Amino acid sequence: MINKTVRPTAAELEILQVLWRYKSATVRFVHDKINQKKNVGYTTTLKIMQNMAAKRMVRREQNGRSHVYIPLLKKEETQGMLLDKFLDTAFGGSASTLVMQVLGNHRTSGEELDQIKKLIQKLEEKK
Amino acid sequence: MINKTVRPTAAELEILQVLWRYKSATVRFVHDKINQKKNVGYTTTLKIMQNMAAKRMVRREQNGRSHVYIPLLKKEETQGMLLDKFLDTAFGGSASTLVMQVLGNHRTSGEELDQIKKLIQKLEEKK
DNA sequence: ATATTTGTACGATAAAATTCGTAGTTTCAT
DNA sequence: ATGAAACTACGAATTTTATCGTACAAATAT
Repeated sequence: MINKTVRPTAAELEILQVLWRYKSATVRFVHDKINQKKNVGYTTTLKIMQNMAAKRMVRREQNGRSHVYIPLLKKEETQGMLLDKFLDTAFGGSASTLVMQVLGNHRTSGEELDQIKKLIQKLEEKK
Repeated sequence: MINKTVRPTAAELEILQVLWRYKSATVRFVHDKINQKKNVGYTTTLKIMQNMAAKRMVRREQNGRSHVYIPLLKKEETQGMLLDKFLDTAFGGSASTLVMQVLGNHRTSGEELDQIKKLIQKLEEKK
């Protein structure tokens, strides 16, 4: 139950997304992934990952001459925390407004809609 | 089609929430509302609102010796924009994951669930 | 008329995030 | 064994946000 108030920034989240997907990765690997989308210097990525290690968001392990980084923050926990904050600041806390917006604005596949419907059913059964 | 990339910060959003709710307001009014939740100096609120005027997020009108501020950003547009960004950085773009999280974590009333179900039906009819 | 209250303007400061240059180290190919 | 390539470390500059003190102007109360 440590680190309840760790708030990764946008740049840190970009890195975490890569680490979450691949379980662990070197700076080089993360940097290459990120540079497929935007242009940034290698040392920038390096520095941010070093900062993240200092903040205990990730763990660092020596691997030959380079380092392998492993995420310490759990994906779902982190997303949930950020969502809480975002819901509050951007939507004044109204969860349903947020849901309506996101369903309205983004193409959601039939399967995804089915999943959501099932979840709603479960929620309704609880009442 | 101006201002596609205006990104209100957390503090700015707090102010916008008040302006959106009350259509327009003075610094004093906004500041009092905000101070019901957290403690911050009057000049801080003032300064941020002045900055927002400079960035064209709000318009300012003289009213006697004080100023009335009117939001220029539309609530839904702004929320949609922030949501897009947030979805991307925090959820790697997966809208359904976000929806599942928010429905799972937050108490959502029966009425709200009904609303959401209706929206899903409409979306499904379109396919 | 004078003091108090209620405003705005403006600049300074602090903290955090981002970015990258430079230096130095290790590895590897020739 | 020497030079190039691939790393990390570190410090510095920049930018953005947030916060507030001080100064000053206008209105109001005594």
